[in-house]
Order: sequence, then structure tokens, then C-alpha cells
Amino acid sequence: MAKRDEKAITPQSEDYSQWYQDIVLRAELADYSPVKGCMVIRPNGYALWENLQKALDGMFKATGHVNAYFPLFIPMSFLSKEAEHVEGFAKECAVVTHHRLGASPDGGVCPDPDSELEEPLIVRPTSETIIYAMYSKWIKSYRDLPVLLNQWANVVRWEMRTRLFLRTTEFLWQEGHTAHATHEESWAEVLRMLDVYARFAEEWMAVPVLKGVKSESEKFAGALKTTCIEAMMQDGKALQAGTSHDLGQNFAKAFDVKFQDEKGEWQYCWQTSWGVSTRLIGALVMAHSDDQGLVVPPKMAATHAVIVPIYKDEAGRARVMEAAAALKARLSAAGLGVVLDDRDTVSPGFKYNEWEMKGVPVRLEIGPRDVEQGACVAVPRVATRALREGERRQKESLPLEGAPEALKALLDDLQSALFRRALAFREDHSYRIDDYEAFQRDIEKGGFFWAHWCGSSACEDRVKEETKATIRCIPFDGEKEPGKCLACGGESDRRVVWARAY
RNA sequence: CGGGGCGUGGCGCAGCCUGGUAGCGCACCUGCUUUGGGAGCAGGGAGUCGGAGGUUCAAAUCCUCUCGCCCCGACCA
Repeated sequence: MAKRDEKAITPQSEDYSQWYQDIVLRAELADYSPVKGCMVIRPNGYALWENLQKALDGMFKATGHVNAYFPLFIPMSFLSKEAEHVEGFAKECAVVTHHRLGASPDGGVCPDPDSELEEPLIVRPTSETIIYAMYSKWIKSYRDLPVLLNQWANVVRWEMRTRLFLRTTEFLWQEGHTAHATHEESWAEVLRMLDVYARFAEEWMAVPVLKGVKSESEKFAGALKTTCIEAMMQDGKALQAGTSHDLGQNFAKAFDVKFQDEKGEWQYCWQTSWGVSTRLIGALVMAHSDDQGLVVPPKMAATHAVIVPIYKDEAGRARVMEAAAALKARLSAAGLGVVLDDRDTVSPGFKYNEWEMKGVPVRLEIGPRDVEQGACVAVPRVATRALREGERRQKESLPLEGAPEALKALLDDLQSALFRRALAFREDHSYRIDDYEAFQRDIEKGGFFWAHWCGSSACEDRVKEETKATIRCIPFDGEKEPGKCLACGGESDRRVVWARAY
């Protein structure tokens, strides 16, 4: 028995943030890079991103969107065309001022002073400005509308403090940008895409989310309204998992995005933008994983099952390996991602731990006893049912014949079990609260607090200052209910969700 | 930018207080025995101690400066 402390990750209960870091590093999702604040997304992490892209991109296409690509660099002056927007992003923009290196006096290289750009370029923190500059060129008539574009890209925001996946200086994301003839239509688009995000989060990532509107102080710089989906992590903190903005005509006016309507009159377009980022990978990790390591919902997993062969001697090994290879072939042919761990250098127990660390949804054990019975043992990463008397882990016997169907059924069970578990966790950590003192005390434990709010930023600011909690959203499906503002006692007609957030 | 911590074989650390020329665990390589929950034994390879300067006969260790990274906080997806 090896020393556990060295191999085990930091328990969640001991240090949540260290636990998260351990998972990301040990499951090889990402690693720190030589560039401060920038991470390397390793193959295991990138595979999650690819699956996310595949699923979301399909949903975008199904709602009529098409992909395009706009430049990484944006003329500095573009950013200042929309007053709120520049204020929101100015502090975190990387600026390109030169286009050439030259020899530096100390023997290294430095920007060649003769190569200074006439107008500095910024590295996009988001692409509203450059995309809408193009829209003003492309859109002339109501017949050109709606424009429904999306781009998959990297963006840079020079944040002071970074955290793997959750906040890095450079990150990958998707940004949708649409233009419409009427506000009614653009608002419908905002809600439609928020719905796409919510569906993706819940059905693919198995992460339940609240849909709602951001308060004034939390909304996107330059938007009329920001809607969002909010998820709860296992430490009770909220994480914004996606946003969809109603930009109104703010950018259309700044970038002259106009069209002639049926009557020949010039109108400004109504625009939306919406995005999700690699941050969702962080959400995935924090929503499902445990002290054994990463937990990946089957629909997000590139590898659905790992086969671990077990044998005692050479003869047994040959028999088992033959059956294992046949099993792998059968599962692969059915479209499942399968790895056969045929390493002879580590023990089965070691493999169990290693694959659990990496979050593979199901382990298939196959040994001499199983081969004899024409079966294998399936162990889901997280139990899909209550454990029986004396059962330490859920183990199901799967027939080798018909293994694909049986495995798919188990994967479906696991997918819904993960969602149910996450939803139950959120419900267990959601509270209706009316007393500010109780709130100040209870917020320390984390969770979502449904409380009344009068609607003033002053109250929001005060609560934030005193408790570090913010309004995560004003939920769409919150019922009307008269009450008193948590902070000032003023009139309120519905509850909003307060929480500490990432 | 404030507070804290850390830089020593690939990884995690000890050694530093009280200077004497580098050690442990994991990983790696070889061999034998093992294999249904992180295997055992034996042997082996691998480090100009983040960098610069200083003190000293002698610096991982003491002094000064510097660079980098991580964590916590303010800002944010």
C-alpha cells in the first residue's frame, strides 16, 4: 500500500481552491505556461472543449447561425466609440505598438523604435466593435436582416488575478453577434440563445442553471440588458456560465449600422451578442468532481469507458486480452470512445485510481472469471443508484454480447444521475431569506439566497461591500411576491438571487 | 497594486537558524517475483540549489539586490 498523501489530491473539505487546482493539473486538463496568467490547455482539457464546440456549434447552426472569423487586432480608436464599452474594457486591454523587433543594447531584442504603429492596435477583449464596423458596411436594407453570425476565437483580458480555466489572460470562447430590424426581434434572439446555453449546460454538462437578468451594475458594458445563466459550484459559490446581451441600438449608433426599412426610411439595427468560454470547463470540474478526481458527464467525455484487463499468468493474459480487444472493437464500432489499458507495468488497482482521477465515466473490468461467464464488470464513476448492503462501489455485470447497448444505458443513467445530484445540491443550498443579519451570517456557508431587493444600486453596493455577495440574477421564473428589500426595507415585488461568485 | 508563501534531480519536499561542497519520497531505467483497489525486493541513472553581486579559506545555508511563480484580497467571463 503506497502512501496515500502523495498520490491523493487535496480533499475538497480541506481547501476547495487547492482541490480544484489539483484536479485540473492531475487530470491533465491544463498546465501553467511560461507566460504569466496564460495556461496551456492539454489534450484531456481540449477534448472537453472540442465536445463543447461540437454540441454548441450544432445548436447554433440549428437556430440559423453561421460562423465567420474577424481579426484578433482592433484599432484602438474603435473601442472608444461606445462610451460605456470603453470604460468597461479599457483597464484590461493588451496594446500592440510596434511591428518589428530590433537589437537591444544589452544584446537581446526589443521593439524597433522605427517600427512604431501610427495607431496602436488592441488585442480583442471581445469583438463588438470590429464586427459592427463590418456590419455597417454589409447592412443596407431590411432585406439584409437578420444577420446571425458567430465566431469561435481567442480573446485577451489582462486580469489582475487568474485561475486555471475560470479566469485566464487569454481564453477561448464563442461570440455570437446578430443584427435585427426590431427590438422585439432582437430581444427574442437574446432569449433564444440564452435558452440554447441553458439547454447545453443542463443536457450536456449536467449542470443545472438559473436563467435571469443581470442588475445594472453587473451587466455588460454597452448593453441595454444582460441575461445570464448561473450555476452553483460545490463550495456554494455561483459561477456565471454564459451571457446573452441585448445591445439595443447602442453599438448601431456608434458604428452606424443602419438599414432602410420597407418605407425607405433609415433605421438603426437592434443588436445582440452572446458568449460562453473555456470557463465552462472550470464549471464542469467544480460541479461534478470529487476527492477521487475529475468527473466527466458521459455526453462531454471523449473516452466513455476504459477497459482494465486482469490476469494472473501468461495463459490467462492471452485469453483476457483477446476478450478485451474484442470488447473494445465492439464498443468502438458502436461509436463509443474506449481505451484498453493494456499496460503490463502497473497493477489493476493503480489503473482504477488513475482513470478515476481522469474522470472516465465507466470502467470495465475483465478478468478470467468474467471471460468464462461471457461478461465484464462495469463500474460507473459515480453511483447511479443506491448501493446495496456490503457494496462499496456500484458494480454491474455487463454481457460481452450486447455490451454496447448495456454500456449506453449505463452512460445515460450516469448522465442523468449527475444532473440530479447537482440539482439536489443546488436545492439543498438555496435559501429564502428576509433578515439581513441572518443573511450576513449564512452567506459565509455559501449557497444561493433568494431575497427581496428594492432595485437600487445603492442597496446592491452596500450588501456587496458588507458581505461580498452580489446579485447573480433576477430570475425569469421567480414568482411575483411583495416583500421588503433585504438591505433598506423598501418595497420589492420579487426575490432576486444573491451569492458569492467566481 | 496590497497581504502571505515558494523557487534545491522530471514531480513533491528536507537541509538554511548554528557555513565545510547535497539528501529523502514519488517517477524513471534493469532484473526477478507480482497483478480483482495506488505491488515487493535488489541494482542503477539523473541536480552549476531561480539569477546577480557581496562577506568568507569555504555559501543551498549569512547580507544586498533582482527575477519568476502560486495562494488570499481589490477588478472581471
